[in-house]
Amino acid sequence: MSTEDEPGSGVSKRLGYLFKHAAMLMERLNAEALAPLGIDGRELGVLLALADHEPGSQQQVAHRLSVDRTTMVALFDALEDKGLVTRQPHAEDRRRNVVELTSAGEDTLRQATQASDSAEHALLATLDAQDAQRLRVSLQKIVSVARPGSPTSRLAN
Amino acid sequence: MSTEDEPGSGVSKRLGYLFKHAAMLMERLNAEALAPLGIDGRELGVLLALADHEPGSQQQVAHRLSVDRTTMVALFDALEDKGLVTRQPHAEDRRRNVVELTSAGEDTLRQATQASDSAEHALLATLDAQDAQRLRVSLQKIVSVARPGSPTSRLAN
DNA sequence: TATTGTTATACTCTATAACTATA
DNA sequence: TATAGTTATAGAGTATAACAATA
Repeated sequence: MSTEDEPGSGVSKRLGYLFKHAAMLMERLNAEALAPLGIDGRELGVLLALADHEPGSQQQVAHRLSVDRTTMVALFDALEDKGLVTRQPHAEDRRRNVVELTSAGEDTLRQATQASDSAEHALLATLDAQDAQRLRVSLQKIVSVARPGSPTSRLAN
Repeated sequence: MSTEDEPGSGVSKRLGYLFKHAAMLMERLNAEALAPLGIDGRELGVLLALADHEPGSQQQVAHRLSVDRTTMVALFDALEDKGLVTRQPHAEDRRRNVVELTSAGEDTLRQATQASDSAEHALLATLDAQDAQRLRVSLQKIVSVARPGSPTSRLAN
């Protein structure tokens, strides 16, 4: 019942195929690792984006994640319902919401980061430490090149 | 207007983020490279899956690509409309369709493979040849580990 | 008039269930 | 009874347009 091995020039050697499937596998491992904490990989991304910067508006966070602002709303709704973030009107510009991690959010973030680290380690289990590090560096080069100024627009995190 | 650089432990260092964005970038480059040929990266994957094996049923191809058989139908519909593949009832089991590349399909496949090779080269432009090769090998290890027997199920190619 | 957050809507992609024709 | 292909339908996920409040 297993997928047959592909010969020399098969689909499974295409970068599109490889990146997509690697992303799928990582998503699944993250989901499993984070499920006990009540969040998914996408929400961990939001928590990280909040923790890495000074408190900002929803749009700032959305931009960091290359997520549409309308998509951000539901994401924050869920995190707010879980008590992991707070939304407060900005003092000087009351159109904006200042989004911050709650202490519960910070706590969840710590645990979630550890859980996700384990998931990443599991995904790279077949690589030695050096190759794993090389993979990370190469991926960062590939992804960061396209970022400056370019509206990656769809999907994200 | 560019996305700010993330500090040390940011979202942009997470494998989930990196794989997803790398897949998105590859998809976009493939789409641009293949557009003149009238197909997309997904359809190139189908053509490759057909070329790599003896003529088989739709389900066999679907399985190779980890695509649902109901999803496969529309995919083949499109390729058949473009004259790139043919569907013929199997001689011995008339429930099955034998799917094959037409000569136009083979021709398109050749051109599309070249175009996609260029797109892949562009994506890896920031890496030297050795790192590019290491990346490919590592990705294949990661993805192939999960394949045998495991129903990767959703998404695919 | 422009912008932030929000809502409503539509569109894409995929999976689930049900139907047909074969076996 | 089971299977290959098909169709219809529903469910995520996302983007587009429109609206309210504020600047």
